[in-house]
This record gives sequence, C-alpha cells and structure tokens, in this order.
Amino acid sequence: MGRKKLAMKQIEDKSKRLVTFSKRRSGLIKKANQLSVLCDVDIALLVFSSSGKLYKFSSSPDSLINLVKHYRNQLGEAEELEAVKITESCQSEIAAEQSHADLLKIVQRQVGGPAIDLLGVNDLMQLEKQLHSALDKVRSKKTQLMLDSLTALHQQLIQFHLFDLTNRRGIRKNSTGNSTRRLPC
Amino acid sequence: MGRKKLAMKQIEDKSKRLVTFSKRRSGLIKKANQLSVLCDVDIALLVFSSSGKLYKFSSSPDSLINLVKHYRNQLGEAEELEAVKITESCQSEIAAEQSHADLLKIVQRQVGGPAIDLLGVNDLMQLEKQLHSALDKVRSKKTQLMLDSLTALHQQLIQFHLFDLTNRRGIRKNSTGNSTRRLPC
DNA sequence: AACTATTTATAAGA
DNA sequence: TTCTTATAAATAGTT
Repeated sequence: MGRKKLAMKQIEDKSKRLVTFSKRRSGLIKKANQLSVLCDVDIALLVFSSSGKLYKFSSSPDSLINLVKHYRNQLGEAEELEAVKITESCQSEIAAEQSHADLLKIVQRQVGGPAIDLLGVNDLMQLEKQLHSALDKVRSKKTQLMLDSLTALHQQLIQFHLFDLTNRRGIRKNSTGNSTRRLPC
Repeated sequence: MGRKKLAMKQIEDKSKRLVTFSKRRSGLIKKANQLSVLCDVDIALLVFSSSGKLYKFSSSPDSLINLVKHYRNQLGEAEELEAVKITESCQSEIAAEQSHADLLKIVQRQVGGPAIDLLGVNDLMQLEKQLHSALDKVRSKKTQLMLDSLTALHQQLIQFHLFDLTNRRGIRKNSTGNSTRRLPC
C-alpha cells in the first residue's frame, strides 16, 4: 500500500526496513485491537524485533495466560508422540539407563529435598542448569535416544516450573478467599 | 474500511460480527505474515474466538517457544518477589509447619523415591489421595496461608500427573482420536 | 514527523 | 457463502 507495490521478501535496505517495521508494527497492533473490540475476542500478539525488543498486544490481561496454557497443551501433544517413539526404541537401550539414573538423582536431590512449593525461582534455574549439564554428559555418550528422553524430562521440569509460577500468582490474587486455582478440567 | 466507517465498539448484530471477524481475522494474519517477511522478525499471534476456536499465526516454529520463554521470564521476575513474601510469612507459621512437613515427607517418599518419570498413574492417584488427606489435616488447623501453600503443591502434583497421563496415553496407543486430557477431579 | 499517491482492506450489497 | 464494489485505511516513497 503506497507509492509502489513491495515484493514479499525481506527489505534489503536496512533503513527502509526499519521504517517499514515501525509503521507496519503499529498498524498491526492497531488492527489487532480493532478486531478484539469489534468482534469481542481475545487476542495475543507478540513481535520480537531483530534487536531483541518485544512489542506486544493483548486484549486482556489473561490472554497471555491463555496463550501459555494453549502452548502447554500443544507441547503435551507433541510429547505424546515423542513418548511413543522413545518408549518403543527404549526397550533395548539398557546402556544409557545409568545416565538417566544419574539425572534422576539430581532431580530427587533438588525436587524431593527442600519443600517443593517453596523452591525459589533461582533454585529452579539452578536445577535447570544441572539438568543441562547432565544432558551434556549423556550427549557425550552419544546415546541419542536417552538424550531425547532426558530432554522430555527436562521439559517436564520446565512445565513444573511454569506451573509453579502460575500458582504463586494465583495465591496472591485470591488471598482473601478460597484460592484454589483449578486446572482447566 | 469499506462503505461506511464503523464505530470502535462491539458489533451488535451477531451475523455481521461473524462476517467481520472472519474478514478481519484473515486480514490480520496476512498483515502479520507480511511484517514478519518484509522486516525479518519473529511474530506470534493468537486469536481466541468467542466460541473457543483458536486461530494462530507464528512466523517460525520457535516463535511460540520464544513467546512462552519471554512470558516465563516476565512472570518469573514478578513471582520471585512474591515467593519471598510467601516464604517470609510462613516463618511464623510453625504450627502448620509440622503438617506441611508431614505432607512433604509423603511427597518425598513417592516423588523422590521411584524414578519420577516412571511413576505410574495409579501411584500418582494414590499420592493425590494422600495429599488430600494431608490437606484436610491442615485445613482443620485453619491456617489459611499454609493451606494455600499446600494447595499450590497439590496442584503442582496434579500437573505432574497430567503430564504423566499424557505421555502414557500416547504410549498405550489406544487413545481414540481426540485425546482430551482431563483430570480425575 | 508530515505529506500524498497508491495500494490494500473491507462494509455493505448482490 | 462467495463475489463485487464503493469507500475507508494503511503505507511506500518523498520532503
């Protein structure tokens, strides 16, 4: 729209690209807002600029939470398929089991050790680091299969982390009444 | 844009609203795609229709992951402070702490005992029962604060359970098409 | 930041 | 629904 029709490919000139980014970004957010108002729907829009800055629009404070919930479900479905693959091929993979056990020890020490629900964000990040380190160990053994399995476990822990954070938010918001925050049953 | 200028408020006529939703939704997604291509940026866009259907666009397979990561970080910072507050106010709640400790022992015995990711569905349901029982104990002490804390813990475990179910359902392979993951609430 | 010539999106109608 | 079309909006190039 404008003096000339643009080809649908990356704008070469960096300066022009930046201007276009600025113009179209605000246009997009404007349109998102209009759609959410006119049609009364919930929208979440995130634009990650190449410089790392984030521009976002969300029609309601909850839309990002909805978004994450949705994502989590999607992840679940993906993991479901992955789990089949892992399980099927895991049957004969006994060698890697030791590494797996090592990782689980780390998890047990951390998750099963201090009060789980008092585990701080930093603790969880630390745990993530340890898991990564354990993953590296296994990677060196070139047992790709178990690596996948460990990655799945790692993601479970990330989910754990995510859910923990969401819960804490629920506790704060509902501190007056029954703060039970149910899962999407 | 069109024959008349629309007021920026919800379109009353349901039929018109639906038509507009359809047109503008596709327009918005088109624009999002253009912006991501022209300016080489990562975009995630989700539209939750009022009937619950989700329409989404993401410029790359990773953009939703980035989105969740970003969200988690944002949430993390806010929640970190909250976690400190929760922990601090728990310090003086010694009466309830014992029950809490009891509960944690149960969790440790179960979650920290067998390989976490090999914990069966029945085990998790058993664990849930025990947690409910422990919750009742604490509830009788009327320490709302710790109750919230325990509820959070309980829900973490439900989440864990949920994930486990998801994986196992995939493994068993007799999941019938639409695999809804519902909790035995 | 504005301007403005064009292109694009779309509201209403068929 | 799908298409057509008049009009409103967005925006590319310019200043």
